[in-house]
Amino acid sequence: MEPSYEPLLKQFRKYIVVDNALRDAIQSRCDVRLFRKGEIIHHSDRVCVRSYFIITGLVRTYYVKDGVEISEYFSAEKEWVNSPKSFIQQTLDIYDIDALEDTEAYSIEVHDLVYLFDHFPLMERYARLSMGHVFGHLMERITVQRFSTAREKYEHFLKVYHDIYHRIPLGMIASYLGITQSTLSRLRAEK
Amino acid sequence: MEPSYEPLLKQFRKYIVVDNALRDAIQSRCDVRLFRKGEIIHHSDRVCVRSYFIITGLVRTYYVKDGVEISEYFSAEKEWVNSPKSFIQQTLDIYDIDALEDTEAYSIEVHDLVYLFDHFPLMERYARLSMGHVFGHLMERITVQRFSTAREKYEHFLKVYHDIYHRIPLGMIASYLGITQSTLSRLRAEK
DNA sequence: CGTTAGTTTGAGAGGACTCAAAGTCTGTGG
DNA sequence: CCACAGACTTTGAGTCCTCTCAAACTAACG
Repeated sequence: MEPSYEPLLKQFRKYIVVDNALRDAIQSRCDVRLFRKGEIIHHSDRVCVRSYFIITGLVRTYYVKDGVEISEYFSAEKEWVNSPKSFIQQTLDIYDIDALEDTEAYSIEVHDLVYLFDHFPLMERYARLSMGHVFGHLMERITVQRFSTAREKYEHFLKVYHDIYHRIPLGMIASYLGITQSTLSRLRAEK
Repeated sequence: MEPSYEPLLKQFRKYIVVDNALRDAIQSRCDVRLFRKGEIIHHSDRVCVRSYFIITGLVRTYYVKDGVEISEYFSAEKEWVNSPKSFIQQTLDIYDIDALEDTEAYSIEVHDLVYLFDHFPLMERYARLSMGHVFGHLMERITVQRFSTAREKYEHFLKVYHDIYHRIPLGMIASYLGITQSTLSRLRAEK
């Protein structure tokens, strides 16, 4: 049976008008994939050739430093995931991506995306505008990292990941925030 | 006399092919502006309607928090400057921009840029690709802020701003890094 | 050459770290 | 359905980096 592409089209419609031709082009180039909790979605030893748009589930982008996993960020429903630099520049990068929960996602290959960019200028616009959005988040995160105490960083995390923070293990949150597990645990304990 | 638009066109050509029509469109919509050292280029009480591409000079984007100026980043030759969120979303944002040196820059209005986006799909591509580039820098900065000591942050700054660090006052570097002036001064003193 | 902006230096306080060990949860196999 | 291994979280004690508050010093500009 045909999967519904509504969640994905809705995402595009946040920024651009999707006509029938574009809709068909998108639908014919995406498919749906399932990942089990704990499954690796992308491994850093490969160039990232797929981008995923999450329908349901929770995913984590991380890298390994001195044998320790460092969480870079988390992605849930209605968000794109890939290894950004690897996907955009088609080079290797340090990031791995795994599923923190069973996850269902649309999947599109980079060469299909390029096709869409080449034939539908609006897709360039979509990419530009949605990137602008992410931009704001990154700048805000930089500010928080620069000037906040561990507690404030944690509180900011709770706000940004309001809908999903309770689904993420403490240790991963700690490395995301750049503080130790001990500190985060103590933070939660007091008050 | 006609100013030369070569530095600007060269920037576009890093990512896209600029044909004559596009070149003419760009040239007819840009003009050159001069700012004196200390001059305010953009003030946060206005929506940012211009983007500048620096030919020569040095500029700083900052905001005021509790009466203190916090440097967000610095921009020099061959870089775009604007108040990003304000410019993209045409809303107010917290950032001011001033000139740390006499600065010469091309200037383009947002509505002219929109015209270019509407009539030259390649311009969308340029914007998308060059934003992707900035992306990498932001992610790297987040990592440095999360896991580095004051010294490492400073050393990273020296690398990123290799060509211009010596033109920026210590206090501004400190707030850019999220450390105190005292700490940065001591850092420089020892070794 | 005075005034202001910018930088250096000192002493003391505190937040977050490290290293370590104990305690709790989760899920898989018997 | 229970038991146990491995993963995850909590807690303790001691240390150190960076901050705060303050004052002295230096450089830049009109």
